[in-house]
Amino acid sequence: MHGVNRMKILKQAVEDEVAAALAGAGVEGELANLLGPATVEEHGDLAVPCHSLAPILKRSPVDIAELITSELAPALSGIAEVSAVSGFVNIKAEPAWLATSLSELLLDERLGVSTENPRVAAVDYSSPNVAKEMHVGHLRSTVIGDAIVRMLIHKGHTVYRENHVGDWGTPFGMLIEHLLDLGEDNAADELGMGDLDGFYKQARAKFNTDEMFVERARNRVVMLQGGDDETLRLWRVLVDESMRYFNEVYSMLGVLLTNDDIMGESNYHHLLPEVVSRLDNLGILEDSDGAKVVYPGGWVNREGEPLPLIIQKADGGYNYATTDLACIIDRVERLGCNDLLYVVGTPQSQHFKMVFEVAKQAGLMDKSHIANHIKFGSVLDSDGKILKSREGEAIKLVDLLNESVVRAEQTIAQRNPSIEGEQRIEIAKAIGIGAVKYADLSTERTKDYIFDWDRMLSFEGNTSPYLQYAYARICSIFRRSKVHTPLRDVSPIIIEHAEEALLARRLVNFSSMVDEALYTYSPHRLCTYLHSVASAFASFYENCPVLSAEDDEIRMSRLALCDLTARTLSTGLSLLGIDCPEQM
RNA sequence: GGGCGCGUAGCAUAGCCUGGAUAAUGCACCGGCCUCCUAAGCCGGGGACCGCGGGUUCGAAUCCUGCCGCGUCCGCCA
Repeated sequence: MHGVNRMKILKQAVEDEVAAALAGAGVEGELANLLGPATVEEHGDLAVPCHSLAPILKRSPVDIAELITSELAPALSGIAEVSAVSGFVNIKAEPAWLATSLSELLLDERLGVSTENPRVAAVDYSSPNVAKEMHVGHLRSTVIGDAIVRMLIHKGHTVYRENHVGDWGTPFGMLIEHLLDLGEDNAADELGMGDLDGFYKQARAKFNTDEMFVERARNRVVMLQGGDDETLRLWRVLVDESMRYFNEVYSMLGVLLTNDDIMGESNYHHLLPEVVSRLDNLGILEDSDGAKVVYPGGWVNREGEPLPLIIQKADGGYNYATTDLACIIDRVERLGCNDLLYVVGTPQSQHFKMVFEVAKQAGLMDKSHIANHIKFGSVLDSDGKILKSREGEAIKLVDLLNESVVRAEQTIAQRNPSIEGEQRIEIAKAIGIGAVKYADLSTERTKDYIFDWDRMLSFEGNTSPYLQYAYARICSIFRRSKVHTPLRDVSPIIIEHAEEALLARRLVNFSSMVDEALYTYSPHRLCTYLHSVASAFASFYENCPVLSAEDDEIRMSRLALCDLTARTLSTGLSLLGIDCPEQM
């Protein structure tokens, strides 16, 4: 079945009558729960497959469907047409019902999207490393995490954005020493300019070849962890300059993250001994060659021995599992979170499963807490390999975004030369950045996807430019119409043509598709839906003249359809973090 | 070796959780449509033994199971 035609609104409107009709035929209880979305759009919106009833009622599915249909059809008059086809009862929304539903949506600023009992959620996403370049690997986490945050907020939840920046650990000895070698000012300039790659590589190169440097780096790590003031000050310079640069990327990308959302690894430092003592007090901490570990059970290593989660290394240092447990303590106990969401790549799946398991065993989370690893696949090139630059290095995220904007600008210059200057640049940003984000959001997130400029920037297919184009066309209609939007009270809405009906039945589904996308943390479901709306609108646009409609009533009705479509597209895209320009 | 995930037209993807009717969408391909609201579009057409084999079911792309292929992870990096 095509996932966009779920018609939950219609289901709510008819389910009592359907249950009554089934009861009339002698079907009750679990078995009566057969009403679902139709799989073939031409047959209807909803269907009751009667095949499983045959052995109980001792009649053929065809007979049963006809019996129920004759019962149900009069009851649903004015709401939906009911017909029996080869053992299915098909229910298809009537134009009058669609019209009424659209009138209600038109009055509702939220387009039918309800707010829920508020939960408190921490969303852990983006997580770049200080003094290291952001690359496409960070793109997915940042874009998907941001869309989920926006949907959660829209549904009325309290959301803590948690940017778990890599700002601590042994590499910082090396980085600080390199900072000193360059001179603070020079180094800060280099980092502030966004040349993070160069800085990190120079430091790494020295570390690999210069023994004196290695010694200095080691000492510096000790000083950093010992809380030496001057070392901490230098560390702060690295962090601040990197964050300045990351914020530029976030701004270019149009995500919600700000400095307030930074919760780097260093913030949990004080909780690490606490993690150890809590685990120790529970008696689940064990010694393994001097390291302190927990065996959550259920995992084995290559040799078939139990696989531990390492809490404290033999040298006394901590590693990431400990920090992740400290995060859980912080989010549960300080922030009062119900939901802990981690937008992190699939390769870390086992790590999170183990961490969550240990957190449960240690009582850091109870039944009221839901920890969820929102995993995602890799970005591949056209050969199916991890996307890299020509030189075989990770592609800088800024380069990628800039190229997308440049490509978009070239297309605008070519297609619509009347748009010039600053306006063209602004529109190019919306299209170029939107295309990259949409390409990332529109595929099922757990799968890898293939990065392809031509496809994502195409104005055809399931792309953001196609959706933005539909929106821009509607804006153009309203500019010419001299009618002010948003329209609120339009009556009657007239659903006569097939194209009007198709658009209407898609628009009615917005709220349930938002719910479904959020419930499964799957922004791509919202994308698929929005594309179906834009596609239905394009057919409507070709076949149903708006401004030159036969009469004023139809003209207003069609303007209302346009307005609802525009609001659905712009609200939907904004939930994904994508802008829609009024012209393109 | 073990864990996890993936395999759907030439290509790229939905659909799988929650089993239903002719497997959907886009690109590419073929054929139509601009004195008319943005043709960056629309309409029509061809193209798939849903990796392979078993099982459950009235019914399987969907659930279970075995195999094949690919990816990924498997103790002191994050």
